[in-house]
Order: sequence, then C-alpha cells, then structure tokens
Amino acid sequence: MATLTNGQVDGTNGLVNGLSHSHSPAGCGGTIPMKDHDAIKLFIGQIPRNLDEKDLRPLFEEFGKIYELTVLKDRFTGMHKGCAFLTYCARESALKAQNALHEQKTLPGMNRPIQVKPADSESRGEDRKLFVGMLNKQQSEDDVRRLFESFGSIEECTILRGPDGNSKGCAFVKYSSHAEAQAAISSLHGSQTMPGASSSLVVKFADTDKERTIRRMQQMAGQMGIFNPIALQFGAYGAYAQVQQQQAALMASVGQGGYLSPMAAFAAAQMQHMATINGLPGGPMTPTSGGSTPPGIGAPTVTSIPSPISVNGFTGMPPPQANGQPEAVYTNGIHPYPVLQEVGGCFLSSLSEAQSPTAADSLQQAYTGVQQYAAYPAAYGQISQAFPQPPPIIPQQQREGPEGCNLFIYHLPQEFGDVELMQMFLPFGNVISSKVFVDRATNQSKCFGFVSFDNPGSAQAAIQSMNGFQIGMKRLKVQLKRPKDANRPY
DNA sequence: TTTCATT
Repeated sequence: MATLTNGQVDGTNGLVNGLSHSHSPAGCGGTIPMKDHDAIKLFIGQIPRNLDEKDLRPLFEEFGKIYELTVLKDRFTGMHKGCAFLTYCARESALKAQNALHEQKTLPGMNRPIQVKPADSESRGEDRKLFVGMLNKQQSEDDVRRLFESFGSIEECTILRGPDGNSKGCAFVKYSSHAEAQAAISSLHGSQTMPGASSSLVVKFADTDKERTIRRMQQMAGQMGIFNPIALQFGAYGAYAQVQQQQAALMASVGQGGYLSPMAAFAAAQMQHMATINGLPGGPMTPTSGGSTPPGIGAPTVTSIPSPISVNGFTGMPPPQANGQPEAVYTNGIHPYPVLQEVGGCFLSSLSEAQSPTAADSLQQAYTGVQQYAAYPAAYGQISQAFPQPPPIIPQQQREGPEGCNLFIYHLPQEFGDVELMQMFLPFGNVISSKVFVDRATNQSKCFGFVSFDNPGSAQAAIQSMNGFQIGMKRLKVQLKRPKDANRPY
C-alpha cells in the first residue's frame, strides 16, 4: 500500500486500512464520555510521527469507547514525540487493546512494534525493573525470560538492540514486584559468564531517571563538540542559535517544576554562562522558582553570581551553596565553579533527599559525576570569552609552581594546545603555565601536558573536578606532577 | 553493558 509505505496518511483512512476493521463502536457518538473509576491509562509507543489523534483513534476504537487519546508533543516546538496516552472509558477495553496490539504490529515507517501498555503513571515500575548486562549477543528475549522466570512473573523483557537489530548484550527485565526483582539479583548477578561475554552476568536495578539524566549529560558533553576548541571558538554562536529553543524549554520546565531535559539544561546553562560573560542580560532566564519549588530547582541564578569576567575571580571563590548542601559533600570543601553547579544542583537536589552523615558517601559519588560535568562549561565560558575579547593572560614562559601546584594531565583531546589546556583549568585558579607536549616530528599533540597553579588548593580543586572528566570516549587523567627527581634511581 | 518515547 503505497500510502502507508510512503508515510503519507491522508488522515481519514490511511492507518486504518492496514490495521482496523473499520468498525465503529455503536451508541457512543455524541455522548459525553465517562470513564470507569478503575480505568487504565495506556502508554502507546512506536507511533509514526505523521499520525495524529484522528489517525490513531480508529485503530483503538475497535476495542471500546475512548475516553481520552493524546499524542505527546513537545511543549514548545509542538513536535510529535512518537507516543501517546490512551484512556478507555472501560478498564476492560484497555486490557483488550493491550492484548491485541502490544508488540503485535509494526506501524508503517517504524522498526519496532507498537507498544500498548499501562503508562508509567499507572504503576511506578522503576523499582522492579532490572538491567541485565553481559549477555551473549545471540541470546533472545525468550532465552532471557527462561533465565529469569523462576524468580517471579515477568511483565516485560526487552533485549536492547542497535539500529541494525543486533543485540547490545543487555536487556531490561521487569517483574511484577520489587521482591521478585531482588530475588533475581541475588541469584543471578555474577552467577555465570555467558559465552563470548567479557565478564560475568550483570543483574541490577535499572537506572533511575536521574541516573540516566547524568549519563546522558556525560554523553552529550562528548557529542556536542564543546570539547573541541575549534568548535568552541568558532562554533559557539552557531551552537547558541541551535539551542535557543531548548532554552525556552528549560525556562518553562523550570517554571512549572516539570521535567528538565538534560539537553535543555545543559544548553541553557551554557548560554547563560556566555551571556553573563559577555555582559548581556540573561534573557528570559528570570528565576521563577518559588512556592513549592525545592531549593536549587530554580533557573541557574546567574544574577546571584559575581560576574566571572575577571580571570582571578575564579580563584578560591566559594560558590553559592545550591540546595544548602553541607560542605561535606565536596571533598575537602573544594568547590567546582558555580554556574553549572547550580544546574547540577538542580538534578541533584532530588538525589539528595534524606541527607544524613551516612549518606555522605553516596552523595559524594553522585556529586562526582556532576561536578565533573559542571566543571567544564566553566572553562567553556572562559574560552567563549576569548572569542569576542582578547584572550586572558597567556603565559610567556614555562613556569613551574611550588610542589603540589603542578598537574600532569593525560588523555587530552588531540586538538588541545597550551591555550586550551590553560583555559580548561582557569576556573580552578591562577594558571601560571600550561604546556601540551607535542611530537617533534609531526607537531601533533601527544595528548598529555602540564598545568601549574600558584597554590596547591587550586591544583587540588582541579584534580577533584577534572580527573576522570569524560571527553568523548576518553576520561582525563589529572594528577599531581611527580617532583623532578622522583623515580630516578640514578 | 542503561532503552525511542511517559502529558
């Protein structure tokens, strides 16, 4: 059917031709719908983005009277998100639809079958969903089910696959209860090594939204090209344009206390930072937090942050305490640069419920990831400053600081030169020198270098925030430089 | 080795 394979649906019959029996429920035209008190809201996934409510309605109406059907759209762009919520007047209709459709049919243009299942809001599934890693890539969903079925009733089992359909060697398994999931972890985690897997089976609770957010931010940081100094200096304003939309999204989500897309947060924070540095007004980023918004959830309160125009302004300046976090959560009381940290705080404020001294370790862990994330855009701000304005102090000569002030940095991006290296570390203090080592023959960076500060505190702060910082696929190694004569036996 | 998406 050409209409469908082209993804062109005329809205009156396109989809139904393939899927429904053109049956209309009798007796419900024109009535005001009422739903049962035990109705179930269904989540519908894998919907082609060119189908709207009126296209979808016929497909679902055959299972009963629809109370509400809403295609999810981006709040600002209006972009179809490829999924919908569906509530039938009768609970029974939802069950019938789920049975008949879930994973049973692939809509035109989609490469995975339609999803019809209770919405997250109906159940709260996170605490019974497991991530299973280190599977053999040949193992099917059924194989995984067999492995897990003795611990409880499995509601969902999905092998993660790439675009080519190949297994990524991991899966999600959702039980009907937390206890069942826990039992599976106890019995299966590390219990065996699948042929071809590089280590033993991993069975753990799947990431929470927050963990996923953090993971995504890290990935995004690698993707956006912001670690490439060329892109940084010449592409900053292009990036600015690209993300404006997302900034708008950030504003409203923050204002409404809604979900904050990591991309939006990241982009907005960058722009905020740039605006601040360039002495521009913060645009529409008026903090709207208040009322029930928890501390730290507000828009990054740039207005409350001293303008970081002075390079020295970064030195040892204690940032505002987002969330009222105790000092203890920062190792040694050393703080990353404040601007993005507040955005970090935004994500973390909810991670840090139920604070207690015993929670300090896990908090520290949580902070480490975000702190790392938080740190770079500070450097980014500095670099963007270099674009419209003369660059900050460039060291005229190699100077080594006192012991404890000199850092060795490994796994630098290939493109990084002395200046980029310095800019990356400026947020932590006065950089008195920076040197990337280059291959004499090729003039290519050897991807390591040295940075010297004028005081050990700055060096420690830099280690704290930048060691392990993910850039693309690599993580920076940032440690104290060994004293000159160390490790020389002669 | 953490998903395509959950107002």
